[in-house]
Amino acid sequence: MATIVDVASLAGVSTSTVSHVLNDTRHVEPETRERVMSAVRTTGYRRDVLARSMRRARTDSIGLVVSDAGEPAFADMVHGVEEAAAQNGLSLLLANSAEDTARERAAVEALLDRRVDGLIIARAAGSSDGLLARIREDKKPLVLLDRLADLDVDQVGVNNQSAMAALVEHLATRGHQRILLISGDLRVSSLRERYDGFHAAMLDRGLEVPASLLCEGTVTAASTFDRVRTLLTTSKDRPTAILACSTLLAAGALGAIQHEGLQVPGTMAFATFDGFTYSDLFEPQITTVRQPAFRLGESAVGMLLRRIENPNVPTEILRLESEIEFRRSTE
Amino acid sequence: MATIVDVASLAGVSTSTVSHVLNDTRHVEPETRERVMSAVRTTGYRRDVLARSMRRARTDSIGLVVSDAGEPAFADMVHGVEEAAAQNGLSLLLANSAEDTARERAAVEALLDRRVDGLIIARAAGSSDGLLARIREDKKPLVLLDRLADLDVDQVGVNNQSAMAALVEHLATRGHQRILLISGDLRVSSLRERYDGFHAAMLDRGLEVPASLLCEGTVTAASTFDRVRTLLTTSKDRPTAILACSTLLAAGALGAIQHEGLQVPGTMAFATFDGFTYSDLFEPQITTVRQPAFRLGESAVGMLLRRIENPNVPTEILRLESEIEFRRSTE
DNA sequence: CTGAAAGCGCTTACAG
DNA sequence: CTGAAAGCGCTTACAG
Repeated sequence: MATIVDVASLAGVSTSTVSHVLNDTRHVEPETRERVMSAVRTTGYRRDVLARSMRRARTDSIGLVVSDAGEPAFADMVHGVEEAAAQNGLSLLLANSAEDTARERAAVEALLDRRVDGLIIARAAGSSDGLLARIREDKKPLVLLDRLADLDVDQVGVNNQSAMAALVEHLATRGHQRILLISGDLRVSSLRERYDGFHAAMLDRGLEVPASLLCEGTVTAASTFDRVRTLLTTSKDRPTAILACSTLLAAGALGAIQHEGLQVPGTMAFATFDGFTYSDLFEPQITTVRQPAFRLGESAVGMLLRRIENPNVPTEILRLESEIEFRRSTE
Repeated sequence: MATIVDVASLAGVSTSTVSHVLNDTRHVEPETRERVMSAVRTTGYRRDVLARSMRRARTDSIGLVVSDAGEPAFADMVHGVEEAAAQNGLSLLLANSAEDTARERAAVEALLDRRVDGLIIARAAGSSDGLLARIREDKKPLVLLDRLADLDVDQVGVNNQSAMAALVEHLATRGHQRILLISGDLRVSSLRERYDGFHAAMLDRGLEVPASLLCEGTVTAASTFDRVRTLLTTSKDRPTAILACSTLLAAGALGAIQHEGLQVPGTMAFATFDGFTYSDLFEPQITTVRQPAFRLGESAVGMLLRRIENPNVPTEILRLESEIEFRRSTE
């Protein structure tokens, strides 16, 4: 492996000059520059990124920690981050916390150790603010993705409240009064926002939300399946509509609905956040709040870059709008 | 940021000793070691991974290049790789070629520049063997994922031929003679294997495969939709079954089937490779060849690690078995 | 059992 | 316009 010293001696110049030619960081006589470039070519020299990063304060890499790499929405966000990073000449270091705060902590430490230029995090359920303090301690640029916080940090997510309001309005207009909300883990801010949005929207319409129409805290499809089945079989005031706040929750709920032999939308209306890919090809056709997940990832990179360029710009909080795909499940 | 020098002077020892304590690489008196560890704690010292990597020949990171981060199967593979990497204390550098050989090339160069300890690649359609030669030139451990090659390189994929044979057998047994194969880009080895497997299986049964029952080379859902529609409306010997070789192709084909008002499985049987997530919750219930994508990713890391540990072990080619989920679409 | 010192491959003031 | 040299923060023979 050729080093800068090999190139310098072959070109008959100093390593300073080679470095300056490569980085275009000071004027070099055209003739000298050509000698250097030709030496680079004949030696097949490639700059050592590690050595370079050690001298500069930059590694040209960013870290991404997602909370659940399995969910389609997160897969799309990762995709968007990767795309935008590549476009900007940044390498992407990917880690998955799997909703485990200890793993999340370890991932963040590993990324900080690698001196990434910045971090993008979709925090795990129950993630503490201490983690963010740790990152701030290192003065590392940070963007919160999808799961936001009431903190002075750059963040990008979607407008969950308004999407939920639109969904409730859609159902209420069609006469649904008893709507079962499957909200998942309320420590997750996006789920909490959907939950709060639901209550606000129901209140607006003077609709009640009895405990028997709330399914909170389940975190797997299987446990959701069980809980929904129980709710459907025991409650005497059965809901006329079910609303799931994530793909996973929707999967559990749909399973329960089918198991109980209910028809969507015949005997039960149904809608979900995030939902399933290519769902317009399948029955039941499910009304879905679709996040712009790919763009969320892209935007996170943009915000991070802006913060890296200038650490002192004011904090930005970006809320993209989700689109609601209305389908037959709520007709 | 504290350095090893700070720790050494605080503990009253040499940097050698600090290094040896940290790496547990030579005996140090318990009392000395304790002084060092306490100095580490009070300074908040963290070893600089970059400087360390520069001295050692390892970065404890691996690179992954996937050809289509959008497909669910690849998302699962990424997930599996990430999981296994984390388990082994490796950081993951992720890049997406988006089926573009120029981007793939750039991604590989970027990863090599970062001195990853090894590479895992699901090659883009039309990727040249020159790329692999380039990696070999750097003596960089390499594992081919999903899309294999007839080369002396470690690789892990699935057994496409036998899965296809089982699928054809399943259909033939049910009386299907005219089966439309939607094979996609045949430069992709996994798709080529499915294509070849189809022809072999049909030949085995003495079934013909006229050109009117082959849909090759489409690479988007939209173009597949168009081609399949044309085939369905123009051919007088309409197929009784359609077989798609990837999720994307299945999406296009299903759209065409619905557009033509055909019933699955009533007027048209249907099966696909890879398929859709949670598809057992939806109609039509589609017979699907399901790759163990997550395990594929995990295995790739295992093979890479083995190669990194010992560059001279013989080449290994691993074929995992796919499972076929038989459903009503082929009844 | 431990330390002084070279060296990994760069970048960047400093000097001319 | 260019070079000699220090230094980034480690690891690792070499020496005692």
